[in-house]
Amino acid sequence: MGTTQLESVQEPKYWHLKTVLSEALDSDFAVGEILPNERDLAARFGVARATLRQALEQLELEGRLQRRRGVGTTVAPPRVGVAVSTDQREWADGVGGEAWQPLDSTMAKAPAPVAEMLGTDPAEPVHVVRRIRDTQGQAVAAELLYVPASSIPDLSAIEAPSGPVRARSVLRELRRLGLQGQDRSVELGSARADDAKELDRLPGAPVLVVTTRYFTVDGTAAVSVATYRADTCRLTFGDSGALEISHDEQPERQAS
Amino acid sequence: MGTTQLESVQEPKYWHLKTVLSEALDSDFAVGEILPNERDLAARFGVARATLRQALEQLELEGRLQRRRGVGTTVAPPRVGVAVSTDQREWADGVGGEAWQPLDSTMAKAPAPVAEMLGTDPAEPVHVVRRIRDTQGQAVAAELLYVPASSIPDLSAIEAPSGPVRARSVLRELRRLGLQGQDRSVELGSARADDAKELDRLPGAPVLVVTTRYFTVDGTAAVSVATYRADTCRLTFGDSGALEISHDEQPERQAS
DNA sequence: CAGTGGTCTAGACCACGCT
DNA sequence: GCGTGGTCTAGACCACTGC
Repeated sequence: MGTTQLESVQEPKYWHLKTVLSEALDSDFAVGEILPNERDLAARFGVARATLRQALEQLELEGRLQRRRGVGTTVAPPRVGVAVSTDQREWADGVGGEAWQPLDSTMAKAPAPVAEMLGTDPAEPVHVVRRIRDTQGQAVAAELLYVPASSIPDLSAIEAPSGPVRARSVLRELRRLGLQGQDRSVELGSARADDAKELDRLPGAPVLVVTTRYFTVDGTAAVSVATYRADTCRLTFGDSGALEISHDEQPERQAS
Repeated sequence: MGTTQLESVQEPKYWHLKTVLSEALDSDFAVGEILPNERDLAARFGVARATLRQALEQLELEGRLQRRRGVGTTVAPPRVGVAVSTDQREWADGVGGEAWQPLDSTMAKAPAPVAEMLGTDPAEPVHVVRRIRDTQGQAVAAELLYVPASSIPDLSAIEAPSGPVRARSVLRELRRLGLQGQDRSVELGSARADDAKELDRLPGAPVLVVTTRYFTVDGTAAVSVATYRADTCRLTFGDSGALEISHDEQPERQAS
């Protein structure tokens, strides 16, 4: 024994720091409690502030900490589970405190990848509905919903030139289409400036981008791009419950 | 006129840099092409290397770049869509190149949160199956599957003391239970050292953590914690109806 | 071995929230 | 105005890859 090869791989300081801090958070701090400031913490651990910050950044990414310029660093509550609905009845008016809140609706050109999903000409304007999702008084997601004009044939149904009223009328027309299904993907992104503002984060903050395609029998009726705060959200999918018809034969295939 | 308030909000250098680089990637570089090294790039843009790195980190987070120590920085291909299966037949042997590959199975204590989901005593060992998921020759996910001993009553079915053979036998027994449904959540995390190694990333790399709970009529039969490379993966959920039409996908452009 | 990205330092100044 | 986190600099050394 003696000089067994312990610590053959020396882990980086910030990684070790993160571990130490993480354990301290578990044992010595309560949710919402504020930590000492970065300069003090760095001095206490005998590292440069940049190194300390690297550890804090990781902990914030994992949802353990919350940092705010001009205020300080606090211990974050556990991530909230946010349901990403599987059924298509999600366009109801968000009167309850837990739902989407329509902000505005305009006509604008969709970004190229969205236009492609919609199957529309990228140069042709579509309805763009902006919504915010609140959970427990906190904004957790910002969404842009793209709806081709062709999905809403009845122009007279659009009630206002702008604002929440117009947004609500677009959503109402959408609800009448009779959706056949949806298609969803989740990926990591960084918040655009406008989304960051709505989410009370700095531009570039990590977000989970949920892209949903809504189908009718005629094709794609709308595309939604929702950005969720990655630091505070855990997206939940309710696939459980009644699992189709399990007594009959299941389709033998595996989508790629 | 004259001094109109242009640039009232000066964006950070790294943010502007990121935008410039992003546009350059679109127009002047092909997928797989290697960029100049960080010191040269920093000099070219007249910034410190740390600042340049901040921009590169963001672009890597968004899946635009791929950096490898000792090698260089390359232009990343568009993110691969990885299907997170909705049906429960996902424990089939991964003979195809696109599936899970069982590595090993041991008995160990489950982490506290997992034990809670399983409804077992945290001190009681459970089966822990380790699997890797490959897509197009690249490891995209590493998984730990926790199975309470009570879910596998027939001990004689476990064929080997360790290794892939044992893992496969645990999975086989699991398949015979008749699942009733599942429950899934997705959140952002950072790769543990062991996962990072499997995924060919550095520890702390951003990952999408997919936690799945598998139900039988008796309760929770197993819990899976899968970590997907956030830089290269786009998780897809097939909630849609029938149409799985594969009009070949084009690169997704992300927020900037 | 040379060249790459990864880590670390010790400063400085800035933008923001409070009081 | 003061204290906070956010940005930025100009260095240094380390760990890894490939020749």
